[in-house]
Amino acid sequence: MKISTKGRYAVRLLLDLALYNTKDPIALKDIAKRQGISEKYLEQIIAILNKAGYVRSIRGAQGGYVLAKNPEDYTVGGILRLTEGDLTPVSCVGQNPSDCERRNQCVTVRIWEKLYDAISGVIDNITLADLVEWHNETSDQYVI
Amino acid sequence: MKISTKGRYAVRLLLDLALYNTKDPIALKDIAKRQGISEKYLEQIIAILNKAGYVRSIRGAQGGYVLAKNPEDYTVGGILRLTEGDLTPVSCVGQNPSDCERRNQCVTVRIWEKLYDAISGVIDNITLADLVEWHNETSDQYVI
DNA sequence: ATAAATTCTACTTGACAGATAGGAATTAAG
DNA sequence: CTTAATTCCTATCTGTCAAGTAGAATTTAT
Repeated sequence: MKISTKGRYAVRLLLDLALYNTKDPIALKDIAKRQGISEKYLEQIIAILNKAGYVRSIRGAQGGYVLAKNPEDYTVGGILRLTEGDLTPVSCVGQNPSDCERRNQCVTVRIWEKLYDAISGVIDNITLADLVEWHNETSDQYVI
Repeated sequence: MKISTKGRYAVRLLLDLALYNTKDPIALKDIAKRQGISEKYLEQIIAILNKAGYVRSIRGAQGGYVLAKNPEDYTVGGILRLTEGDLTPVSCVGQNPSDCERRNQCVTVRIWEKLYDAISGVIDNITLADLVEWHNETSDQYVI
């Protein structure tokens, strides 16, 4: 029942882009350094974000990445679903429920449905813009 | 971000006990058969519940298990925390947060705190008695 | 005594998280 | 036009853990 580093790093990566983005692309090396995350590992994560159109890449020297959309257009839920896969607590709920022959008889499904709704309710209602705002509130003295 | 079979089976096991309990102990073999779960695997799970005082065991022939408390005294959260370990989505939140040197600077913690609150809000407010009730509502025609 | 049950401990298997590694392709700058 | 900086691609590694299997010891009702 844990969010993996992949998803968490993806959120921090995009937040870093949102905070440090001017108009020039940002090299992954710099993000890795600021966030204290292996650059090689971040490569794989940002590849996912790139393919999904979450970031735009500029290749070659002085290249890097920029956000493809406005911060308020990224939900945490979207980022996590992309990197973690679906976020249902069990595989028999959600929009692609795996079929289980006990489905009809099984009362516990209701638990997982309520749980999934609660989870979605949180992560689908926090955007990168919120994170930026939270950051600005709390950290004159800190960088992320 | 999945609940493992251990936790899910524990819930079904206790629900089975709540539904089929009269005053006589129920053999694990019967639960395993009804639930379609390996008896050997259930052994290990019920051992946890037994040690925690969730069930009472009667050894020997005609032995088995009975619930130690009333169904309304078991929360799903309690069962899951016991079998799954803590249910925080990341290790840096909850009552035993692992210390992270980025803790003060890290805005994403707020996401995970909100998420954990939402998760707890659901699972700590569903009891075995609720599951029994849901079961009785929906299944004249079905067994669990 | 026997059979039915719980209890205990060890082992197996496969999958996956969390990286690391190396080189190919692209491009700005000198 | 060469160099250095960067993204892109694919393969490999390592440890951990979920999910179960296995076998034998212990307890107890009949």
